[in-house]
Amino acid sequence: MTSEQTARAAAKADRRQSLLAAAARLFADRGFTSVRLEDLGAACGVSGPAVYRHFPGKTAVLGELLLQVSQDLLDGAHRVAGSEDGAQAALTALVRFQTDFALSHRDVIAVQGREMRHLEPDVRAEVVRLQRDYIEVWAGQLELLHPDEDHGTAVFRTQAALGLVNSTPHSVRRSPSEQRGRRTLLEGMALSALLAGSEAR
Amino acid sequence: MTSEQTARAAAKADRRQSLLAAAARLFADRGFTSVRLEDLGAACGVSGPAVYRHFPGKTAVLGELLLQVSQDLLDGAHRVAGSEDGAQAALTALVRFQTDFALSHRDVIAVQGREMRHLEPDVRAEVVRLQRDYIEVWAGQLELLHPDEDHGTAVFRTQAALGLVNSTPHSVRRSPSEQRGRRTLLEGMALSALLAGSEAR
DNA sequence: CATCTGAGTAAATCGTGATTAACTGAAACA
DNA sequence: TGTTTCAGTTAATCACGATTTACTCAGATG
Repeated sequence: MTSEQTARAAAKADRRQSLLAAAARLFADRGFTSVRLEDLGAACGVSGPAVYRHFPGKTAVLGELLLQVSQDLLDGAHRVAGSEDGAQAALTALVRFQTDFALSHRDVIAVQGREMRHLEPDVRAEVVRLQRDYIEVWAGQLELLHPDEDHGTAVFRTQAALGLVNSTPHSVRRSPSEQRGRRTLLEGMALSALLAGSEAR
Repeated sequence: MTSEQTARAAAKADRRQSLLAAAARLFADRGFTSVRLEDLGAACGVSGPAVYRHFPGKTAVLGELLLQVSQDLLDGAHRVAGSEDGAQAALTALVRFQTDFALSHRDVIAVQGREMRHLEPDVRAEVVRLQRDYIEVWAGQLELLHPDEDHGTAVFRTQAALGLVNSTPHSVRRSPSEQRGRRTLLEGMALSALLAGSEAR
């Protein structure tokens, strides 16, 4: 009942996901405004106005996309940070988490960093809130490592570190073996930046 | 002759600069496609099609803007790196330079990171070339500090560090006194990331 | 002073692309 | 099986915004 409730409903769910996936790639490659609703449909075998059967409009597609990433990231951060003890360990895990995410979801990360302005105000507000909370998870741990610095500074450090990690979508693709090396290096750089100027470790 | 050659020519030059400055701010705030040529004109007291008296079109404005930043950055990097001796000192100077630039030209940095795709192919190619060369200046110094790493890795490190430094335009504005602290912290983080994993220093 | 030049302007063009309307056919349902 | 429902389709709408066109007019130019 839950697994096949109407072949039709299942097909619809698939198409919806398909559309979101295509949107991520297209928006990342050409930019939100340059992607026509027709392009999006075409990428999924259907053409044009069919998208309206799944979303109220182009902006809503972007909204769903960004709400989903933001929520996934926040959930992941809570999970990851919660399962480690010690600020240093937590931060290391957070860095690893963000790095994995950025490397495996280049498109969405790129879109998140560039197309926020096209969201409807209320959706944007929600996405911003989720991002803020995500940053707070990092900042909370950072404050434990930098007792002398204030909250704003911890947030600032986090934003900078995220900027570093998220810069990879811009980089050229590489072979999976090289990816591994890059991932490690990236984590090292991010952690190094987060701890810079602290006498810890 | 060079300083006042026709009040008219001077006025034109002023307007041109005025347009470029307005474009930087507008493109950064609303995004290239969301800015109407009329908005751009309005921002300079003239309205609409007047822009065509200074640029062949909207895209050309963006082109000029990005070519100019890219060139300024490259020139600055050569100058700065050339006046220091020792890779460590050169990198420190490069970091300081990029940080100052990013903090004082938030708009352009944001535009450079987001609107490249709207450039005409030939202009984009040129901008990409300039950016590549800019990165090479950094990478060249990095290779001296990380003799065990290859060129690609040095480039990767540079891109990550630039991502970190350039993340500031996203951050909230602060009072000038706080700016100073942020600037220092940012430089420390960037340098720390660039040197991460190296035994140097 | 008589022209000429070029920045500006307002009033058309012209394309493009998001929505919407009117239908169609297959799947879900009573 | 007869009726709904609804994903999709194609053919209109409808706005909006980049260029163009046709004129102005004040500042060079001779």
